[in-house]
Amino acid sequence: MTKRAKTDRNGLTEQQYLEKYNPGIYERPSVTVDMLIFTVMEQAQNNYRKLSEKSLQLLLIQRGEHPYLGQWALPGGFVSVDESLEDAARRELFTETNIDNIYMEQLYTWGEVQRDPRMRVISSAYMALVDRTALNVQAGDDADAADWFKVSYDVLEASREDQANGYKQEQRIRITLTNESTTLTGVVKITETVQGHVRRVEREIAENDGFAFDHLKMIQYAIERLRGKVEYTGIIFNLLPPLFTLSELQRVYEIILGKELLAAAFRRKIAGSVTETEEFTKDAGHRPSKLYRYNVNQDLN
Amino acid sequence: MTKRAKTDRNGLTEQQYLEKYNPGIYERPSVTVDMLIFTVMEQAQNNYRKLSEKSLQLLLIQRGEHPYLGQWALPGGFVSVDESLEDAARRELFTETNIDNIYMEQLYTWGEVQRDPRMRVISSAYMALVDRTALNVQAGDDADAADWFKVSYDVLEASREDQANGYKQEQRIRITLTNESTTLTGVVKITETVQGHVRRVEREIAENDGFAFDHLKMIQYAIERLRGKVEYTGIIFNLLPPLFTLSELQRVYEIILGKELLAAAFRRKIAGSVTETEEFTKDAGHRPSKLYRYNVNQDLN
DNA sequence: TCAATAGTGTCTATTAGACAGTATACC
DNA sequence: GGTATACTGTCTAATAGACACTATTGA
Repeated sequence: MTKRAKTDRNGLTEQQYLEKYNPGIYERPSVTVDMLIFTVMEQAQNNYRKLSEKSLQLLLIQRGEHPYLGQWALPGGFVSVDESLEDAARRELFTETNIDNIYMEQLYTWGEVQRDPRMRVISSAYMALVDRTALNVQAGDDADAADWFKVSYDVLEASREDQANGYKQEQRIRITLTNESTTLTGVVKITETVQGHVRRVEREIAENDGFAFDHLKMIQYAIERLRGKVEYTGIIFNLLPPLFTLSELQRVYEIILGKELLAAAFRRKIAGSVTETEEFTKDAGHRPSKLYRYNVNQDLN
Repeated sequence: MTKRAKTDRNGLTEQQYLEKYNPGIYERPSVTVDMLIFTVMEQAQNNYRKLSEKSLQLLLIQRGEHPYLGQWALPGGFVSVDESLEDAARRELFTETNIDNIYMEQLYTWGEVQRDPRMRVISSAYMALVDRTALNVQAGDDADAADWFKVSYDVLEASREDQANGYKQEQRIRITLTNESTTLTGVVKITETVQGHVRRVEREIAENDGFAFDHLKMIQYAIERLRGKVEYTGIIFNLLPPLFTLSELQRVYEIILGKELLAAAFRRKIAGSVTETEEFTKDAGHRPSKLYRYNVNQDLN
């Protein structure tokens, strides 16, 4: 008698059980995926000598329907019963960017009851990182008004309150997204409560001007994660073209981490994860820079 | 006219739209939570001088019904439409441990189509860490046969295959869970594919003796995450009683990381995150050890 | 007294931070 | 030639690894 031929208390084998199985009529939540698609873009400079400035950009879609009509939301959609979460995320990603084979990872699943005023929706957020030079098709040419927004992330204040056997710490983070015509802004309040040795973190939207649903929270969370992972993985190379200069790489680190780095230390640190090529930049208005590629065979540290 | 009084293409305000909204009859997946509840237990030694050995333990439940009748699964259950994901996880956690206020974090959401032979089920896994001394009620006294299993985690082999423009790396990890009467074992194959700069990681169950569903994958993932987070957060203190010795703390690090640490360096490293007390261990059969508590006001690094 | 663990001191190797200094194309 | 960036050398401070050494209890 094999394992699968075991019978349950009703004398049914697994096969018999499954044939009779009725999934029931319990009310079920809808499940969606929301995509945080980041890229790095550069703005041309007026001074021919200066390097073009870079900025982190996020793709948003303006809602043409209720709820949150007119506000901006992350691209996303429902997960059908016969597709995996990841397939749904890839489908959405392809719909928006027209490219396949993009770096993507699951971020977090949001499951509050009142996230969506229409009905119960649980949403898995996925973060994708795209090399701008690979984006052949501009967002915004499908029915939705999709556009890239420049991301800015500022820690406003952090307060701390000691309590019996622990403390409570609040942090406010202002997130501002801008494109040519629109500025969206909001504040996420992050509360960290420590009681004994139990630590709990809560995120709350404290201010919101233009973001649909709880998407501002997702954006804040994604940037936080991106900042963290950039330090101990090679995730950042997904935002860069195959060949890049070390200065370029450093800039991208800087805009993600929100702080300046020293070139000498930076170069030492990433030396192991890049390989130099024989190529150089040209027409730079200053000393040319050697081009490197991601040394895929070696991780950071 | 306020933002919310905007009307859509049918001339409806948001309120009117929501009143008429019909969620439709699309087939929806079921959503569950699965709990990875870890603790650290000690086995008494026969030599009065020796310290008791510690081990990492995971709570499992033996299935009394199809599918996977007789096999062991993570505790978990369905998320109802009127409770948040986190509430569902806390409910399950309380059901199993009878304690509230336990450290818990969302790990990952598994969304393959065929995860459950009965129907489409999407499951969010949550990891909880419990201090064994706080566990007043033994698992196993409810209807289910729940029990703690000692966890062992071994990297079997890692192979690498270079490919055009990237590589493919395979790693096999054997996970063995044992309690007094049962040994469960299995192998998870982790495939990391790098193509250009797109990195993709897949987990697959290569061998499975006794684990229900895809829970072996979840267990492997949880341990991997636990190992990672132990290095840069204070998460480990959730596994320890309020007062502990530095040797104890070091042992817990060692069993989680699966390697030995040097005492001197270890003490220097964690010095900032613990505070010494005036208390000592007693009747140890050797030099007593000072007791410390988690210095909640200061993080690692 | 001695087994077993607790805890410290110090040398060395490695790495991060700071900053000055040199190198180089292109207008 | 001068500007803006590319890239390197080196001093210093901080940290991790290694390991020997001292300290302390209870049977």
